Amino acid sequence: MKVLNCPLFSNIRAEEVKKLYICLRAKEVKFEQGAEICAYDSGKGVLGVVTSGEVVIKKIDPNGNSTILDHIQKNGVFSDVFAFTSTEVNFIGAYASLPTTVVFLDYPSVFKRCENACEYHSTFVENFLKIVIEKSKTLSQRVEILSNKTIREKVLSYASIAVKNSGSLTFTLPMSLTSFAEYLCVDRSAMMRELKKLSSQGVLKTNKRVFTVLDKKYI
Amino acid sequence: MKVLNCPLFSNIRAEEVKKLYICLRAKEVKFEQGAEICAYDSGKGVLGVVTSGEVVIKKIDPNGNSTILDHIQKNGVFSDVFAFTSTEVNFIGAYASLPTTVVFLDYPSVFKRCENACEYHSTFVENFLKIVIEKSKTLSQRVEILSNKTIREKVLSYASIAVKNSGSLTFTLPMSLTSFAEYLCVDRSAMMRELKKLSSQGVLKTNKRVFTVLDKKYI
DNA sequence: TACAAAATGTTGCAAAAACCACAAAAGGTG
DNA sequence: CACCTTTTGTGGTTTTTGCAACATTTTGTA
Repeated sequence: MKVLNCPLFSNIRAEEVKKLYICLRAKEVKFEQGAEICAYDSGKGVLGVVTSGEVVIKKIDPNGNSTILDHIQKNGVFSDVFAFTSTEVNFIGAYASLPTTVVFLDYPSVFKRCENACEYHSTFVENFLKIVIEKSKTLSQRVEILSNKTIREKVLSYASIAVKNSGSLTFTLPMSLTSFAEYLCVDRSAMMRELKKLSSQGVLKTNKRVFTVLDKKYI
Repeated sequence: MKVLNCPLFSNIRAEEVKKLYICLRAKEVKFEQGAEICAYDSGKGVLGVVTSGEVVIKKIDPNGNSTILDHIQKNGVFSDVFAFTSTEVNFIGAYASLPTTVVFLDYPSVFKRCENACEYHSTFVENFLKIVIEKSKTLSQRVEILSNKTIREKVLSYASIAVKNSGSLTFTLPMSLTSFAEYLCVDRSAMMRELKKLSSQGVLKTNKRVFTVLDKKYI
């Protein structure tokens, strides 16, 4: 099993990571593209690290429509412990969107202290905390955006955050417009219509994925 | 300053909590009802523990409309580190909804290790991790609910989770219908109309805050 | 380069939701 | 109890949205 070079193990030397692997009962599993990695409903809690490939978290409703809730890149961490749970209606699961390797860690062991690796274990918990804080910020940002009632407000709310982060009135979407509509939880064509309207009103010009806010007062 | 009896300090004895207070530069501040406690936009990060009273996290838009994003009860923790940030458009801040006492902790110190209290510091970080995980789950649950496009689906999605948690097809809203509409980010009157429709269709009966799902197959 | 697949762009139409205005009921308080 | 405030309940009207269907462009890849 390859020693991980991911934020979860930052500031821990390779030898100590190996000890932690034992402590956390690490198991490496390979998945084909499209394969289901796990359901998000286990009582125990899944904790996975993507060591190659890519993982998407998908919600599947009773009609078979699927929505992508999250993308996890290489060295990213996914877990039903801190995000999303299947319900009676909607199934949520992790899928390999590419040929993917995942290292599974035993979640309960995170909070147990074994005798041999305690020092690094503390660092591990700190790293984990930082990651969950980051996930939490991302989620709360999305709640803020989704809390707007109209597509227009959702787009402008997103733009407001993007402008703040980029420091410029122009920014590029980190995803396709199709995915963007999915992120905003709105119909793509309705969003396109609204983008055109915003453009004609001189509020926000868009060219494919490049967005330019024309006046800060609008956002 | 009263020794805290809150999840952030669980499994830590009173004497050690006092040491941690020093380590984390704890400062106790009292607020009158309605007072602004802090803005959610500081670069450093606010970390507050409610030791008496109640705190609400409010978003205030340019028109002056305010939305309550979160309620923090006694012994609860609030922080802009893991949830919500003000943007150019919307101001977000913490307010005392009752006469309230808050103990502020220095966020950067959470990740620093001082020589005298390290043992308890680890426990503190673990406790903090558990709290952030809990907050994260709450947020992701809300994203799941808000990701539905119609009011009907939002209500049923909420009901699905509530039924799962309560273990019964009947549950009582922990808030007013007015607040519930705000939580779902929909117009209250439109929601009332939809609740009536759900009732007439024999899907979900509601009487004030008491909801009864008539058949599990609907949720 | 040629082909297939994905993404972008556009429109009509029906459905849904927001907005508005108001009435009745419930709850809290002096 | 009387008063005020909040919550609940209702319906009309306008706006917004989702849906479906399609053309065009871009992208990836064999």
